[in-house]
Amino acid sequence: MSDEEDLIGGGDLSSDEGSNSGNAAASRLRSFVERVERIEVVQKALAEDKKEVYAEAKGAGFDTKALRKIVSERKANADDLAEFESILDLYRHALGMI
Amino acid sequence: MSDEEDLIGGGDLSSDEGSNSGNAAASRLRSFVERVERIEVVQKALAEDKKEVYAEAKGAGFDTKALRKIVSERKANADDLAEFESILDLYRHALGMI
Amino acid sequence: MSDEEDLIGGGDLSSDEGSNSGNAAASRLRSFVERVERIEVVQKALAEDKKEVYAEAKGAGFDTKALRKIVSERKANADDLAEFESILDLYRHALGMI
Amino acid sequence: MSDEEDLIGGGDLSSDEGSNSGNAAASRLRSFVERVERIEVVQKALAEDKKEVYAEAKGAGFDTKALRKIVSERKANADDLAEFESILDLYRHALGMI
DNA sequence: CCCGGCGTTAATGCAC
DNA sequence: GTGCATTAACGCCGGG
Repeated sequence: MSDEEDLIGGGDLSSDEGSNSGNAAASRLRSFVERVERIEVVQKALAEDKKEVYAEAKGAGFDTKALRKIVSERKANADDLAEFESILDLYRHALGMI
Repeated sequence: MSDEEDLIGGGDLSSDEGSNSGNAAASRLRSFVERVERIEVVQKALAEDKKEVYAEAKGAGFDTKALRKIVSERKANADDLAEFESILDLYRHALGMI
Repeated sequence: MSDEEDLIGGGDLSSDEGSNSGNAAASRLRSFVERVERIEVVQKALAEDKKEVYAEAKGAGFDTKALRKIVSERKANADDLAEFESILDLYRHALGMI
Repeated sequence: MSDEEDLIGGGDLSSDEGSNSGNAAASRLRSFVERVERIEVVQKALAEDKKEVYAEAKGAGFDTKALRKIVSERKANADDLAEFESILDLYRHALGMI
């Protein structure tokens, strides 16, 4: 079993097991983990931005619950439009007509 | 700290740590776990029943995807009716009108 | 709108209600849909029961998150769990986490 | 229906469009909603990026479930994790699982 | 300041 | 084996 396969099969693995630069699989693993973590940093920042917008709206006297509802309904409407074209066929299928 | 509190605070606990019948907290823990598990047995059975209904419908020539869509829409319609009365007020709130 | 007509929330499902086959299909469809819905009523009740058990356990001082993990561990196959843990250790080593 | 009119999918939001205050409120509302939606567009893109990273890792032979757990472990506070594990062990002992 | 409710998101199981 | 539908977990938010 190669080093590459070790990460899956359960063999021993470390980032610096006496070798000079660690093995390739560990390096790739680290790369994947760090890419995910970098994305999550940005996600966290965006979540805070959104919270800030809602807080600002609340400060301006709007009902945040209602605001959230509107946003979600606009999203739902967009989704509905995208799928509306297939609904009639779907119902015909439901009746075994096609 | 009593045995009762041990389950929370991190003290040592076992179902028969030398005593004759185990302690009360362990007994209650077991009770909760088993109640959950009994419920989950029934849930699993119901999920299989539902699968069976869909399989039967499919055998009768119906499109199961369409069928599921219909069921979910009926559910959504029921929910919509339940919440529809509050939507207008919600929007008025959104506009800061009330 | 009567119950008969309220199959999908508006209008008749069958587009050719004068024919026998169309009505028969609609009738069978209705039967399947209602069977599913009856099952889902019970499923909903069971979900609430489970929530109630966890709430009760919480009221008794147990950590519900830990409780849920315990339940899931009892479900999981011991061998699978051990294998998964070995993969985790492998990754942790590769990242220098241990 | 123009973009201007399509605030919530049908009809004007403002019930008194002749007044200044109603229009102003609707305008501010629109602004908040659009700011939120712009953020959500980016959030959606980031979620897809993350999925892509995991898919790529899976393609490279890594166990994505383990990968996700690693990421979450790196996020979690070590002390909290240890405390939670001790609670788990407590419960496991109480149930005779270990 | 804690609590329960809710909305979102990840995980599991299923059908194809 | 891949995509999807359901289900459970998580974190945020508003109220008491």
